[in-house]
Amino acid sequence: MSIQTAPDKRSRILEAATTVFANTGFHASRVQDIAEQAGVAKGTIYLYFRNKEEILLSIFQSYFDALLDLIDSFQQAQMTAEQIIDALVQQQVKNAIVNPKILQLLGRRPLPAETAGGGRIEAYHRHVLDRLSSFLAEGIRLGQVRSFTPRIGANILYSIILSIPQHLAFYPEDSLERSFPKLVEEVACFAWAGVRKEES
Amino acid sequence: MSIQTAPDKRSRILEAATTVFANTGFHASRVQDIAEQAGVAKGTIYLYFRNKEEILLSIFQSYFDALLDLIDSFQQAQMTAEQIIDALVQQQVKNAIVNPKILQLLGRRPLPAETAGGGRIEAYHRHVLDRLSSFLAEGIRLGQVRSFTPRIGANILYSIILSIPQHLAFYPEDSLERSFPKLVEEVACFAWAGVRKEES
Amino acid sequence: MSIQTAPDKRSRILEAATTVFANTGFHASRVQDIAEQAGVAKGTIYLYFRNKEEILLSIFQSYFDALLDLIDSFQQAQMTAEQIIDALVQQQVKNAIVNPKILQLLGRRPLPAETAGGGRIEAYHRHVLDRLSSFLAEGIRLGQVRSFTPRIGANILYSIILSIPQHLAFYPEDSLERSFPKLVEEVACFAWAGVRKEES
Amino acid sequence: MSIQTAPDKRSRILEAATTVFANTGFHASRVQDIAEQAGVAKGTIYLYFRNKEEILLSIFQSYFDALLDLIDSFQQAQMTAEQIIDALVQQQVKNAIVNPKILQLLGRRPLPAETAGGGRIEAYHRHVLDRLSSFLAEGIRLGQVRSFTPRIGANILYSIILSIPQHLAFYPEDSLERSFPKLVEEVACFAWAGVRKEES
DNA sequence: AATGAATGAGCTTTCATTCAT
DNA sequence: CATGAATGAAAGCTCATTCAT
Repeated sequence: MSIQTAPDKRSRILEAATTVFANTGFHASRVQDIAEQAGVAKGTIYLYFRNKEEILLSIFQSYFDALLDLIDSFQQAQMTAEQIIDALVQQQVKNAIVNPKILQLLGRRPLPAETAGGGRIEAYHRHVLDRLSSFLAEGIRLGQVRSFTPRIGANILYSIILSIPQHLAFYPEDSLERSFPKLVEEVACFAWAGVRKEES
Repeated sequence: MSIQTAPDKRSRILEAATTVFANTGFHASRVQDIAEQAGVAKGTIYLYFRNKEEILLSIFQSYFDALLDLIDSFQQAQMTAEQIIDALVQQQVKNAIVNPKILQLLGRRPLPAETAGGGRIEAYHRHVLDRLSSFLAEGIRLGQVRSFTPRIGANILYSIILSIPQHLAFYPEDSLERSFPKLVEEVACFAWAGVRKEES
Repeated sequence: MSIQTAPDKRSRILEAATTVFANTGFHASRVQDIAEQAGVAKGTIYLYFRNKEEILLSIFQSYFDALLDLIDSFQQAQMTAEQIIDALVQQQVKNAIVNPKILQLLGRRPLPAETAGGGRIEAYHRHVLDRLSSFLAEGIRLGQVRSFTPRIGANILYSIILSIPQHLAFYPEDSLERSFPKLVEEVACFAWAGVRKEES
Repeated sequence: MSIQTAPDKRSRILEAATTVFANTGFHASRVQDIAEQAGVAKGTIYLYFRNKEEILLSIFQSYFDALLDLIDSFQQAQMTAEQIIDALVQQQVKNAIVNPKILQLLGRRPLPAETAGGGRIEAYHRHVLDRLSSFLAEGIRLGQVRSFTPRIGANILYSIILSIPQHLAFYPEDSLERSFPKLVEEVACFAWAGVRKEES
């Protein structure tokens, strides 16, 4: 029926949900809205997701899976802490420009009490923080990184990464293509400056 | 009725709402819960607040009013950028330990579209960012601060500040009194390192 | 506001629900119907009952409470088995004429699997059966009643009682006032004949 | 696909539905459940039945057809009222032990208003009652049966029959094989005692 | 004939808000 | 001022039924 590429319905729903959630926020989004955006009936959504929350969790999951894969690739490539920071920032800026909505949605760490998905989102964040902590600890060991508490540094680094989409939402002028390298460079520079070992 | 000091009812409700919101999140909190926590009847709340959202906005307002006052005091005291960062971090860590719940609640920047209060929260964040930008611009002018785009630096700085309560939620062990100075020192050091002008 | 007697709202809802359930059956009755019948808003119902099922259970409860009270009174009055049967039949016919709808509703024993209210209805029936069994056992001991398994006799007796409203639903002509004594007499006679000890 | 005898699909569905309905009750049973139990696809069911209700009606129909056939056989065999009662009770006890679930399902007379199948079930019950009435009237004419209103006696007799599965559900110990003759004997005796003409 | 993905009407229930007392 | 019973809009979710394959 559709001449367009017809990606599987589950993806269509996820895409639609991302748009709707990002535009309206999770709570204000009605399942009906997602259905309309996806061009399917309300009931169809429940063939692919147990409930509204599962849709949100799926979105988070894809994002975090990609992020954790990226981080794993750092490890395999034996990148230095500085390279890692550069790569993370670059990736995040890129994502934030391509998918501003979803990144804004994802950047919000949940309240501990809003145990969305029984704490699954919190668990994802914790994974990322753990990996970042490891990198920093390794960097300290190798003398690339200033000596500080890794988990504190990791949290700050992570916040900086997550703030990028927020920044672009506040200052849309920085989303322009020509601003891209400058933004990446400045953010990465800031982050690295906070981390690196002073050269004596 | 109460022999105790009876702070005006509005404050009681605000305090109660802060507790309830922080424990359960805004959407999952029922007005009835707030009323019970405050020891008033549900209807009474509507004598002091137009609706549930207004309560949240009032909480935000107090927080931001205090924060902006604090920032104003920096200006009056003609503090250097480094001192400002120190003071901000110290204040935030202090608050986060005293009122962990509310700070976590407040630290979440809204989605642009969740026009809570018609964008009033966004406006508050923008105020803070503007002031921080000014400080950084001034610092650049004075040669204390590395030369970068102030609004970018301000956003990063602000994210770092806002991440503190999240950090403490993830790592409760850092909330202990004896961890306090170390946490302040490390965060401030990180932030300042990202900002300061390299000594040639 | 209302000039009529204003029985407490809970009762109004129960009465309305009885009518609606009896007319339409439990499953086909919408809460909205009950609300309309009771002249209250849908939400009001949930101030008095946890959910739709609780309404049904309340109806059952009142009926069974009255029935069990009646049965208790038999015991206190030291009535003979024959008198008890007479009284039960008479009461049931009376009720079935006054409240045909509710009695038809109540006469349906639930499927074991439809554990409405977690088996509370089944428990009520069991109570009644237990009492009837006791009476029969006592009657056997006293030589008034033929010697048979009390629980079997009790079940039959109970079925006869419960069949009365069904009978009147099938044969409305027997609901006429003048038919009343005849119906009572015939049913009681049948039941007693099945129970009594043959005079040798 | 199946090597086993493949009884026609319609029967398979009916059997499955009987199981499912009996286990869960009509309303709580999903068409999907029936399909799974029958090992067919949901859509297939609609090739054989107009809708879910039609399945239930078919089940009732088979039961009543058999019952009415049985009753017809009484007439042809010129059985006395006592023999008829004996036979009915015996058949019902037998059925109730073999198919306890379905009999419990069937034993529930519908609310007049639950016009299941537009009153078709009610019509079946009415058929049975009419036949029983005839037998009793004939028995009265022949002097075997006490003189009473046939339709009243028929209703009571029918209730007794229908109560048997309920009894067995309440007292599973009476379903044991060795209890069988006693149960039949006691129920039939009770019923016959209510009916028979007193010997002067 | 058989399938099962898709549909959407319709249900129960919640809870912010109102207002008569 | 304070109350809390009453309201009813609104939303998530189910499942009987359809129909393209």
